[in-house]
Amino acid sequence: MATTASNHYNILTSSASIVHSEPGSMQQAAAYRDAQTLLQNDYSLQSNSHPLSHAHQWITALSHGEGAPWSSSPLGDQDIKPSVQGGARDDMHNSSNNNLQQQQQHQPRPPHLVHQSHGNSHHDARAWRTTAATAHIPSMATSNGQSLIYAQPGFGVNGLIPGSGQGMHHHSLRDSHEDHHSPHLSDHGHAPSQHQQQGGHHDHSDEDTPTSDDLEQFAKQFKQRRIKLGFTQADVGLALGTLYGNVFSQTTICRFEALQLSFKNMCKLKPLLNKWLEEADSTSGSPTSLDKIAAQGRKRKKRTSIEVSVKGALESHFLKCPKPAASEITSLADSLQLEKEVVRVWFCNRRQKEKRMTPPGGALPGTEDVYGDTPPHHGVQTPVQ
DNA sequence: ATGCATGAGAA
DNA sequence: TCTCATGCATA
Repeated sequence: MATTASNHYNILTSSASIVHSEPGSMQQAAAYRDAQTLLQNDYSLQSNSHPLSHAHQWITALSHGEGAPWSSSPLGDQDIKPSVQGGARDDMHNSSNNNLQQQQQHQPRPPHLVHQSHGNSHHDARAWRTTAATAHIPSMATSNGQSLIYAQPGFGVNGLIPGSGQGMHHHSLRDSHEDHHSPHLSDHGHAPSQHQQQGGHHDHSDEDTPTSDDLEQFAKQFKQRRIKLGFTQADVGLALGTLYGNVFSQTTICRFEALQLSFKNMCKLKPLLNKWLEEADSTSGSPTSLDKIAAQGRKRKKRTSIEVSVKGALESHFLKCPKPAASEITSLADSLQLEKEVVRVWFCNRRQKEKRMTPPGGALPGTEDVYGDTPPHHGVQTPVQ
């Protein structure tokens, strides 16, 4: 049916034997690739076939062990914790399976970039890059020095950062979804204002909450340098893990460069990427070559391929109702002959996508576009690429 | 580069 | 449950 049958479930059973290369071998992109390849071969086996469309079945047993080193600190100190979940989603390697091609080398994007602004009923984290305004918000730098604060783009003004009063919010990770619907940030004051809370100086690449502008510039520069140095997005992701214990996938690096992450997320990643850049640049090799391999046993459902016609139907429903109730999802799934879970996830992803899709014009201040209010005009996305 | 998926955390 | 951060698997 819908699944792209090719290789059924994959079981990760890799033994530890990967990454390694030499300490501080940032320049040798090849080393990383090598490791990837290795890993990849290792874990891509298929056990049995399951043409069925059962829903949950994947993920059966796994060993939750949280063996990842980085997972040890729940919070309290560092934040960034890329993947600590179930116990084994930390795999790194990925990238091309077989053919492939693009290790990305597109040129920097045109200056227009993505303007984003969105004003949702609840503040989302992305509204940055509003068309033009660049208001400075009073900011609060974290005393941590880590700069995790997330500035609330769009509504930051009211929402403010939780840590301001305390001196340091220990939030880390993705904890605070800026999502807390705080009563105070109702809908009046959030103009499309920007976030930015530094007080005027820019430049600081790390520390302080960067402005969306900073992020944009950084992302662009990062990409160029990365390419010049000869690294792929995957290399960087791996290197980050090797150097700092936080592995990121090619996907994440890609999205970072394309500014397709939330403001908060961008802020979180920037310091890391910046460090990597410095390292790579200075060529100085830091002897930090830990390799974290790991990842064992984890099954992931095969990606369901939704047929175009079905997609169209989903789109239609999405336009009408972006947030269908469970019962509605069920009936929809039924009529489309899809698993409910698939439909549910589809909506979730659709909503997420909507959010990161950069609205061209912009933000309408005062216009709270709640779902349903403003029809999502998909189709116009970031011209990246 | 992106579609579908997973999972932690907040509502 | 949804949101959000992330990423495997894919096109």
